[in-house]
Amino acid sequence: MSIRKENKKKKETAILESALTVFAKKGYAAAKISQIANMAGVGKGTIYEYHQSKEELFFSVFEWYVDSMAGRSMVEVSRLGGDPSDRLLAFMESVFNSAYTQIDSFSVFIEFWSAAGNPPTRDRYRSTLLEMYGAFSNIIIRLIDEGKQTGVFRGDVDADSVAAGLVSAMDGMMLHGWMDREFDVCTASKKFFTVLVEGMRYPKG
Amino acid sequence: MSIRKENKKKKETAILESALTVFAKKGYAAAKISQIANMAGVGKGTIYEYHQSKEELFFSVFEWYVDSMAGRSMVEVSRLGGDPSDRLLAFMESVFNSAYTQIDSFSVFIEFWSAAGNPPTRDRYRSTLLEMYGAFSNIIIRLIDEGKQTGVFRGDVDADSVAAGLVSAMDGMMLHGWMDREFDVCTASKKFFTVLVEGMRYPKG
DNA sequence: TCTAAAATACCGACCGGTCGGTCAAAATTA
DNA sequence: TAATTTTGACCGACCGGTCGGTATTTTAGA
Repeated sequence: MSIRKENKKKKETAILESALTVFAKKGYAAAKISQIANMAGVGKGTIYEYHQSKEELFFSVFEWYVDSMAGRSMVEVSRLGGDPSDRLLAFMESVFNSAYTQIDSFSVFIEFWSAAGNPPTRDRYRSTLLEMYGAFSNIIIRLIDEGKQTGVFRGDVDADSVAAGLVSAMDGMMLHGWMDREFDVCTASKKFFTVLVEGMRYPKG
Repeated sequence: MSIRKENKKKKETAILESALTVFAKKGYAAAKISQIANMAGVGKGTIYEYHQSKEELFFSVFEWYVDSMAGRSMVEVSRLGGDPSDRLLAFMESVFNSAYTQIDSFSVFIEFWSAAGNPPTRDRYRSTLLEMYGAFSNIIIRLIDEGKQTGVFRGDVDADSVAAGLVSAMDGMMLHGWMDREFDVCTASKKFFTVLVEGMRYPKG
């Protein structure tokens, strides 16, 4: 690869990383292009070589971040031992902890949600986000179904609803952990998920 | 009360209501004072008779909305029958449905969260918000404790964690319901909460 | 009760700062 | 030297906040 291409690649990521940081710290509206450029060690004009507009830049950051996050979290699933209930718990814990290590940049998600909920930007963001949530959901559903077949979980459990609830609960707990740093979300969420999984078990007797 | 005072009161609420709507629809940054004034049937300058700045206006909306929401949700608790597990479920359902009727203005919460998480505005918003969450949490904790004493719930359940989880889960589910209107959150959350409560019961046998 | 003056509420044209986006010149590479 | 990339001074749309002036209500004096 030529020197030029190499530099471009480097600047590309430098810009995305800086943009992520600034968007996370200030929020979309208050984030200044000049500050992003500054942090990336690049002139303001250069940003516009790579991205058409602020909105486009933000969208790129969005896709890039969601991709990397999904990639980071998904890996673990297959190599987990134990019965489905153990694996489900292990999965939840691993995803949660993985996300929690990035708690400082969690606030961009608030901006992502906002973009995914409001009409002008909704469509672009929704599909990607729902896809991500769907991926998590599917893993959970598969584990629950497996648990049903193994006889660990009750047959009348609605896997879809529980999965949706778990995914939502993860978001909610991350959010609360972000707002209140003194609150030990990791421990709380682990206990919460344990109770939830317990609730899917066959009543012994 | 004099005509002047009456008019002031009316305009006061008209401004708050319009501000809520506009902040919800556009988000804090994109919301224009002129539009809020317009919608309230008031000149822009009038807004500044009632609120020192845009930020102050937003904070007033915040306090006003959280108060009204807490008031609306809390009433129901005492007059609920059945054993603690039934009452817990009924409480969750009632709070959730009450919140869900206002789903269109839910997006202001995204702005509230943002304000409560980021340093410049954090302190003002945090206490009010944590107070609200704490109030919900306490009700849940009390119900769980009661359930433990009645022998409905296991003694080893960590009420604090479960309560924190439930409150977070509510936020998360509202959020997902807001983002994806096709998703039937009400049903899903009900089923989810049922499983959760089931998980606190003594294993029969 | 009527009137005039004082007090209050309201308004929107205007001001000034801000920031996304542009482009001509500078710098870098080939 | 030519081609390409980078740059940051500059532009102008935009919007929060101000303020002088107007309208309306209240008060006071006769």
